[in-house]
Amino acid sequence: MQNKKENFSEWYNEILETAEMSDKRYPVKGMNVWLPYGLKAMNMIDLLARELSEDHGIEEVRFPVLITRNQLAVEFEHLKGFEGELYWVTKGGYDQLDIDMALRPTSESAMYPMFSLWIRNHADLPKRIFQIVSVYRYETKHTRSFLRVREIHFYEAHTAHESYEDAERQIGDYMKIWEGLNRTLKLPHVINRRPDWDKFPGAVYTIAADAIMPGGRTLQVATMHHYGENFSKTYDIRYSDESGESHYVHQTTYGMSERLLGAVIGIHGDDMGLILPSGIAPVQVVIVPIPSQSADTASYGAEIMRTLRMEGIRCTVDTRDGYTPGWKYNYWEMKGVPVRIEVGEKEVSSQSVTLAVRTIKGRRKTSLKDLTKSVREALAEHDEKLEYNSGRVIGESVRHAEKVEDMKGQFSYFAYWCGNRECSDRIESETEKNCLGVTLSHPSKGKCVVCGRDGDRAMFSRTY
RNA sequence: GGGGCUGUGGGGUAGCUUGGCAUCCUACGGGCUUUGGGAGCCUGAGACUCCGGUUCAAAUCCGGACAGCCCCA
Repeated sequence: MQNKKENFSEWYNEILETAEMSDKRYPVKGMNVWLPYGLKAMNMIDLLARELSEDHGIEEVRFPVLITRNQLAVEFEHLKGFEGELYWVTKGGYDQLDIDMALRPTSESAMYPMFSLWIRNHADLPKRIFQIVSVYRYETKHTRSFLRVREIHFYEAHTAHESYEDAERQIGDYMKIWEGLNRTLKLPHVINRRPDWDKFPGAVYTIAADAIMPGGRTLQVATMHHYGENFSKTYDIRYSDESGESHYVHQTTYGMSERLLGAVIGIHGDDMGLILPSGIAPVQVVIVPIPSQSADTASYGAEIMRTLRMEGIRCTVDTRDGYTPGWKYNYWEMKGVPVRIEVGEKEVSSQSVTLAVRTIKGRRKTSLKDLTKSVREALAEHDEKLEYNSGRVIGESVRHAEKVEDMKGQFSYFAYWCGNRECSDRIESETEKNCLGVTLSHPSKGKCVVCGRDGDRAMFSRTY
């Protein structure tokens, strides 16, 4: 396996292949095949997103992939932001279509004409929906599995509210959803408010979660947008209030993608392979029976699997012939399984198991009667270790810069910034770091590192 | 957006300069023997990205397409 520190890019590509997450040999640029193991992990993330969304009153829907040219409202600034990235469907069979249709690059223009039909009065608000679908963007930059793709596995929530303030409270709910999700994913990250010139096309403002990747770069893994009335005016989404007066709704969106999985892989993995948080691991516990003449270790292992499955633990027993136990240890370590249980004749005769945690050196023995408790503890320790590592990343990879010259290393940087573009442009050109905006998760005030005027703590980094 | 590099069995590669039988490792199928940290022996199958050009002859030289990687903005 490639060395993660020395060559992250090659390590990342190799791990996707060896852990059987994704097959990048599909002959269309930027579109890879989801393999069973990778898809299972992604499905676990989606499941969390679904549960958290429903908990916050956002309901799942599914819109068609095609959008007519009319729906696109091409003169609108939002569309200008995507114009160059659209895939177009222009023929049906042998016939030229009367109206060209685009593959959705995101679903505002698909959903909002329907919002306009659905929303009539204040009792219809707030309207909160989400969907998990593929969206298509003809990305011109170099593509990279899970991190920059042309077919994006996309979670998008869309809401409509009576007032700007109601919509702003929705952004607060999104933040709770993000925090809930990250309690499982354990991604080191910073929340930033994007500069005006870098916000989502059509948004009043954009807030993003930027994950800290190895090498000090950042990866945008979640975005929340306040649209104000910008879209409702374009798509004529109005409601009548209690006095019968008509108003445009205020809208928000929240987006995430398989970048979450890319971040989990890139951040938690090591030179032995993948490391998955227990909450999204397709297999949380693997049992490796060690063949023996004197004991039926396979049956013993199968019995343990049944016990753990009864407890709701995702568990499998590896009874494959022709592979040595050592080979299986390596195989499942590569796949990032949090806990391994070894059972040989010694364990059978003493009614115990030997247990190893992916993120902790060494092994431990536990008696069969404490099995469930010990496994739960081991999973918790595994997650705690990831949490601990995550906290360390913020400390080690994000530096505080007193002046522009301090920002030229292989890190991400916090620096005070007055909010003016001339100042961030100068930082960008001198340090090759992008301005991610004022940080909301680590707020602080100070003098701009460029001009000395009053400013806020902002984040600068190279981005994926 | 600009520049560079690469494409050989499933994966990793040698061969390309100087055109002439395509190398090795790994994975895979069958058999025997093994199994407490990537076992061993025997055996089998499997490749020059695609299209066009040059040539008696192209993995090799030339052009294009597609795909992948790296650097810069």
